[in-house]
Amino acid sequence: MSQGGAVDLDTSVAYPLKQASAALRAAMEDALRPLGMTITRYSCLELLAQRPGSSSSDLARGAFVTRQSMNVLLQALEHEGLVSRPAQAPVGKVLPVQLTAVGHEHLARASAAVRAVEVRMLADLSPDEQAAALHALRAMTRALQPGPGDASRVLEEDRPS
Amino acid sequence: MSQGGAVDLDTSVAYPLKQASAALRAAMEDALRPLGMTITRYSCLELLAQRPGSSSSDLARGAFVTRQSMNVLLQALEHEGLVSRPAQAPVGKVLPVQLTAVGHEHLARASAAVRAVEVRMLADLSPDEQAAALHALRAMTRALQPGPGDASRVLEEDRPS
DNA sequence: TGACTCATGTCAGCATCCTGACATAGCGTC
DNA sequence: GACGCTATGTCAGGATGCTGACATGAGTCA
Repeated sequence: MSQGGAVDLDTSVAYPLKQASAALRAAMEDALRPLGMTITRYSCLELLAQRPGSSSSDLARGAFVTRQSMNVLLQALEHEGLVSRPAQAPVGKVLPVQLTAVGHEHLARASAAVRAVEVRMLADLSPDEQAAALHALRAMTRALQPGPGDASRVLEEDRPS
Repeated sequence: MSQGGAVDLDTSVAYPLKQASAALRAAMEDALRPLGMTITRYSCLELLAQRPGSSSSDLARGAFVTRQSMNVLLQALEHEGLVSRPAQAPVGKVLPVQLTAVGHEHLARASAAVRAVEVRMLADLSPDEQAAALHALRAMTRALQPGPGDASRVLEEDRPS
């Protein structure tokens, strides 16, 4: 709030954050393209490997897309045999998604490519600097979560996961 | 179990980076919506205030969109009287874009809203931690650039010093 | 001078993702 | 058991951004 005209990009953190994110996105796209994979597809597979049996909505939240978009993606992945879903929901309407063997293979290749990108990204940072970056990113994400500032929607204080 | 070489989301920096970027994007959209403005529009105006007379392609690079998308946006902004472009290029094909008085007013309001978001984002970080985050983000962005010669820098921290 | 390369602005078509809306199933309360 | 609330899956429509391609003008070099 030094002046009313412009954000000082020298001291701003938001712009470098977007810069880094854009650079990471571009590098990941370049790394995944030869494998015939996109970032959203990879993210979905990676999340599925970490949490097998996730629902479409769970995967959507983890991949930062809407559940509609994730559902379209899952249909494609299912058609290609990378994931599998039961024809009927075992309980409620939730369709648990599973990674197939083929899906695991594709994920392994993609994951290696993505790891290489991350290694390159962190090449010039010491372990301490990486830890500091991790800490700062988590703090920023936490501070931006809607909740402890507006009473518009709450109901998340007493939610023991 | 079936996760031998998967990227660990807990120790990864890429995922928190995307998380923070997504949270920032959502917070900025929420802050700009009441002003009838989007992130891309704000970015364009902000860049224009920093570098008056930029070309459409320059603005596109700074806002992380293609020059086609930026041109569509500039046509809308010009139609609404926020920016102005000469009918003919003074030199070559480059049409230098200028911020109008109305554009400056809109930018001032949007900039204040965005600054509030950034303040909230950095609320839990000490100045040292903020500086460390800035350093890490710049190093990551630099390391991910395709060419190590950094030939094309777009509105970066290129202060003379 | 002439050819080559690069960047810019622009047009057309396509891909991706989102917003809005609806029906349904679990959960808790009364 | 009935009601309200939340979350999920799904369908339709629209907004936004991108890829591909073209012509033009500037700069470079033989």
